[in-house]
Amino acid sequence: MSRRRSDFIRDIVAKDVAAGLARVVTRFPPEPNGFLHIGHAKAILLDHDVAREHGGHFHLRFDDTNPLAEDTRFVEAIQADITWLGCTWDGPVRFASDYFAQMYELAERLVQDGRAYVDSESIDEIREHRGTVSEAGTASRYRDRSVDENLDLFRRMRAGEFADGTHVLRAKLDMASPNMLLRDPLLYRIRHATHHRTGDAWCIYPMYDFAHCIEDAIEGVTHSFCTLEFEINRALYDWVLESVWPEPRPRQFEFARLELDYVLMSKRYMRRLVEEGHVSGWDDPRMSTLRGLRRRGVTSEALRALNSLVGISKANSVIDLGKLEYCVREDLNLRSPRLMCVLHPLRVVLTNLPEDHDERIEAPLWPHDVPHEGSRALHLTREIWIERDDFRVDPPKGWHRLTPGGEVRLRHGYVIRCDDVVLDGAGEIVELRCSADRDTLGSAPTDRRVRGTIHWVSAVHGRSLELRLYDRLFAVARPGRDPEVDFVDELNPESLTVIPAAMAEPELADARPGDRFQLERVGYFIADTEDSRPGSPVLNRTVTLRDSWGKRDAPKPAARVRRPKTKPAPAAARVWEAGDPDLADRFDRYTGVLGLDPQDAHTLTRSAAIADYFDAAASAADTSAVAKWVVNEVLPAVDGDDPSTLGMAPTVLAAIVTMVTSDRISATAAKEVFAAVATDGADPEAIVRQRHLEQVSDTGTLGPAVDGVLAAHPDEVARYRGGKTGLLGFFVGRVMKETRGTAKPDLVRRLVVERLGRESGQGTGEG
RNA sequence: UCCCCGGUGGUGUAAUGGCAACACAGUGGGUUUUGGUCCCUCUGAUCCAGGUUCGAGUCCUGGCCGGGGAUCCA
Repeated sequence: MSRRRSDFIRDIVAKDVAAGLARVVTRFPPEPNGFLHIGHAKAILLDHDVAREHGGHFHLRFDDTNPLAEDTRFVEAIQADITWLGCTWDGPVRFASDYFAQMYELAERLVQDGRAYVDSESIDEIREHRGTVSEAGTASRYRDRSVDENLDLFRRMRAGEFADGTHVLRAKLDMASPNMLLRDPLLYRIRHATHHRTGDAWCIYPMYDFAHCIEDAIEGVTHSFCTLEFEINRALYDWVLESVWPEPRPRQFEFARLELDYVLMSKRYMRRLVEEGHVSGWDDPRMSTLRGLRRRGVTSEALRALNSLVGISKANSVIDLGKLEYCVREDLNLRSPRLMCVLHPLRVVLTNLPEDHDERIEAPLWPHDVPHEGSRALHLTREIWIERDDFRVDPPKGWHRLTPGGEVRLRHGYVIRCDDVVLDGAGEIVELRCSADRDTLGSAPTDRRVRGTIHWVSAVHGRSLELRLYDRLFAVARPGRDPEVDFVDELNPESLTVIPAAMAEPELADARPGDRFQLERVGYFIADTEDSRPGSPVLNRTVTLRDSWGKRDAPKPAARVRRPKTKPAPAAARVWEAGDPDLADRFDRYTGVLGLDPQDAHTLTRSAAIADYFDAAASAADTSAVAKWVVNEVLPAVDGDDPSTLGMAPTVLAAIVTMVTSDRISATAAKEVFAAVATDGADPEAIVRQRHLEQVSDTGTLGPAVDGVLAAHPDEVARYRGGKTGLLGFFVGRVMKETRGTAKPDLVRRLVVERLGRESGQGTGEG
């Protein structure tokens, strides 16, 4: 298995485990309404592997809360695909529908707590009242129903007294929330539909945001991973659980979904491809479904390798298809025996061999660098097939293959020379008449260099079979992006080329469905599992070989375009304004009387609480220093623009700032003091004394410290002397660490430079 | 227009205030009876502007760009 580097998800889990989390539990929660695709593989592998890495549990749970969309046939298919990926789930296959009763109980509790109500507005009214992204919504006229009325209505909803669409259960949150999901989201809707598992037991079904977090909680899931588009759902996830579930509760984390160029991943698009017959089905080898990929010959190991290659992050990104191909080739190289097959046969007559020549050549199935044993017999006859593309009358520069009068090596056979080219009446080449050099079997001619080696098949023993050459399904890198263009028009017309009668070694005709091969110089193939018949397999091309000859004319993607630096923002023209007149006055005073940087003044007048805090601290210390401290240190540590949440009086901050401005402690040490005061509420003066944070600025003390660091890092010193002056920061950093921030940094820097005898470009104050 | 999340070579991911790293792609070379594999070389990046700091990709402020957000879907 590929070694796995860490990522932000794994860092979080590791931290939780280190903090005492007993067992990691993850889950993969597909809705059974379609087939899994390569994007799902990323999620499955993440969920599964993270659990395994910590000896935890991984659950497979079908999120079947919408009876209209779901179907049992997908339940089977999804399990098979996950198993194929090499993942196993702990415990039974689970279903959200198994928890319907429990969810209903919790919903009633929400009603009883006054946190949910039955809304009887129409769909259109509800939509209307939700507002827009920039305007608040308005309350439903049913929002203030009594608990009793809500409970009664909700129970009758469940009992089946109402028709679809007449009532819904909604959370009572905030119709003005900027997060539209929080504008009284729907929790339950009425659906008189038969569910694939619960049948007609229910006629109300929970919505995703209510159901999903409860499913996780019921199962004891600790980390609930999902893709970025659910980021805004997290607020609701947390709200529901905080309302109905005791701690510990599962937490949701989001990561960027897998996207590949030239690939379309959404169910909607894929469904159309299938339904309109652009592909042969959900398992068409060009589809990005797991079944399609598998039929194409892609291994689950390659998919694993790809996922470990691209990692997990929150930046939405598009992986180039080349990375998938790389992973596929890397894996297939080690598991594919080599055979020969001619796609476009051209007859070659070896004129110096007798009519009945049939020479048996034992040829290895594996190249020298793949650690497998095995061979098969090749039959060299007077007439053979070679690839039409391997002969050129007018070869381009650098051509290694056959030409009139030229020589080439037959793979595992002789060097042959082309003596004659036979044309038909239309001027088409129909045959090559060549002579074999009988001294070149297993050895290279000494008097000349033969560069090329080509594949071939005996015209007597060769067997004809069908090859399907697959290429990317789409012709454009980002299909489906342009709303003006139908993605069907972006399909690659050459995504499938059928070779009905390629000429292959006899061994290939015996291939069984699922067998893999490398057809030398052509690509990796797999015998199709659907259309192969005994004795006449159909071979799917999984991927071509890397081809440094064929791509020589291909457009080079790396043409460097220096991105023009974006124009500097017109900083001076900026107008800082505060809506509140009092804050506007303060802004004027800060920039005017106090002479503060307008940027800082703007930050300080973000709220009255901040400004008050600043005013109080500034009256007891250097004004502009306090301003910087409030902006850069206090605010980031504070909740909701209110410094009182910090628990540090303004006068205390002023005391710390004064220690710095009076050179008593360094800025580095001051940050430590600040942090200590913020967490413990301790007295700054006491901390400085206890921890001996007074600034050290005499050479007598610092000199030995610097020497010690240099002595401890001889390699770095050597590299520094060798010109790696960027290491200056490294040395200074070490000294600062060792003196726990008490050293006077500019003095340390000067001492290091003195000792090492070279001035650093970065260290002299311009860096 | 409002809210949330992102922004490091062509691509993807690292660097947890102190040496901008790894892989893919690209380049040049070596080995080679697959123009495969393998080995070596080189090219190439912190969105912009200010600020904090001895030191910023990393922290702060603002901007720019990208993604997501109004289904009785998940």
